[in-house]
Amino acid sequence: MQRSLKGGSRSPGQTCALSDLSDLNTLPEDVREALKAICRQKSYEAGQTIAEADRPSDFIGIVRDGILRMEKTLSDGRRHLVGLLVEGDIFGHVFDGEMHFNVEAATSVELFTFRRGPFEEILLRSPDLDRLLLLNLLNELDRARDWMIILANPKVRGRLAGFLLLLCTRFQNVDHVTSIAGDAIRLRIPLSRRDLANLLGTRLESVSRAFHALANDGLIDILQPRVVEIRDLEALADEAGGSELGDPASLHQLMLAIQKPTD
Amino acid sequence: MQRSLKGGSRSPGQTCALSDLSDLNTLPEDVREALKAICRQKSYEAGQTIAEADRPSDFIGIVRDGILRMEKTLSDGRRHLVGLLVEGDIFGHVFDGEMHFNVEAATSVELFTFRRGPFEEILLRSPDLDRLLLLNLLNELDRARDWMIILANPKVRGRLAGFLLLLCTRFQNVDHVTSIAGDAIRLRIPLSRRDLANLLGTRLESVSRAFHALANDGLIDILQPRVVEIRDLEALADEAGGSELGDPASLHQLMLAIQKPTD
DNA sequence: CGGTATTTTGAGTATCGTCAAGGCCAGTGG
DNA sequence: CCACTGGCCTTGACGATACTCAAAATACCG
Repeated sequence: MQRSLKGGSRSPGQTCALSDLSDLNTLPEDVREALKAICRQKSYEAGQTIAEADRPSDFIGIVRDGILRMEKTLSDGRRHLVGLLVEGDIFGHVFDGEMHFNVEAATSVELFTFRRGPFEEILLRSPDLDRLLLLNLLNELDRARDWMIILANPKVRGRLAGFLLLLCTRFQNVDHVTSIAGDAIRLRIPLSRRDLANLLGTRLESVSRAFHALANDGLIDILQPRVVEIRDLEALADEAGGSELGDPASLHQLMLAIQKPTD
Repeated sequence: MQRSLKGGSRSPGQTCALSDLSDLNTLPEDVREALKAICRQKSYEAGQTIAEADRPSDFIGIVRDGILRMEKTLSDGRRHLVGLLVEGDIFGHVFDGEMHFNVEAATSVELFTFRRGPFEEILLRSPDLDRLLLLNLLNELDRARDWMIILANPKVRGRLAGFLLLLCTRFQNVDHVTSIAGDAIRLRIPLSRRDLANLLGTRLESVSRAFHALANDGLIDILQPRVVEIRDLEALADEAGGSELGDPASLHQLMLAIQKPTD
């Protein structure tokens, strides 16, 4: 039994450091102030449930730090990952929308939360905030499609390669997922093998084998089960069936970044 | 070489029957009129390209009839389906967004189109239209996640079953995809085996085999390659790994609808 | 140090990808 | 009218991959 969902520890009296999130700084001063006034900061630990599907969760959340899993619970009890949320991502349906998935902490997490009523009130008066939400949605949609492409790879190795690539590109500068280690990229994988198997549409044993297959071929090094280093980014992109995750450009940029690590 | 993208045949002088789309009828009178004033209706035939990725397509489209494919072109030339568009769906990025996929006609298609500039002008003055777009996005996001779950099924049979189920639930009342045939649901599949293979992350031979495997076990009947009848909806849902596509409720409703077909 | 969860490895079988051939259908041109 | 063509779908055979069940090894936590 998981630790249940009785909310994280709050720091209610404290004003939220909303300015930590660069996206929000594009908003006009008054909107930022209004948001700050109704903001609560919460912390959750890995494994905690933050919001449940189809339940009127009644708050909007913005991730300040850490990684969240979105997962659907299927009628037969199994669960499927449908995406990850990272710093700056917004979740919780605005307006009448329901969420059809649970949100759980994959790592320890810090959130900014807003009660829905007041939030929507601000939203109605601020086209900029509205725009921000729209862009957030578009971004999520793009990411969901990236997942689709990764999942559409016929081989497990390819899907895993795609996943690692996604971690490299979409999650650079995020949390402590990516870091440079000499001439390689070091990745902290925020998911267990079981979760990865669910995400990638396979079994945990196959995930494990795929990891070691990639390692044997010199594409990656496995330092710990959840810590790997990318040794051959190009070969990895090749394995994933092209580099079409986000931009091919961002991959190239990434490779350049490695070549001169400390500047 | 496909037929290229020089637009479909237009009916410019004609006013568009926007009221055919029920979603739009929720909009206030004046907004509907404004939209009608800048609307163009276009027709495309199966196979035509309607909009290209990363090209400022400069128009917003609403599907009036038919089915569109959204597909990403990968750097190595292969193409991957990332979703379908049906009656009422809106596409083309508003504001600064780029589309990262092509849009092509899967069947013959009728569209309403709006040039981006005037459309955004109306959008800025109408929160209702804005809301409509938002809901459309949320809906697409949900659908993308449904695809993810289907794709996450380890076996091809299961993925195909999930796809057929999706057709039954999400696409009822759409075009001529679904119809009732006695005690079964008849499906017109709007995709070739090749497209289906891309979508489901496998090869066309495997898709073919999966179809006939389901037929051998009595779950479906194959009338023509692209026309099948669902014989055992429950077993199909089981094969797909639960019925968690959209609502379990909608499946149940579907089964009831079959049991008394003509009322 | 022991206990639990996670990860890895192994062996056997089912499934799938791959290559190759053949069938079906619609359209074309003799 | 018929042979020819090309696109699409099906079928077969075989090797590669992945799923399954089982057990061992490792990491994690108190």
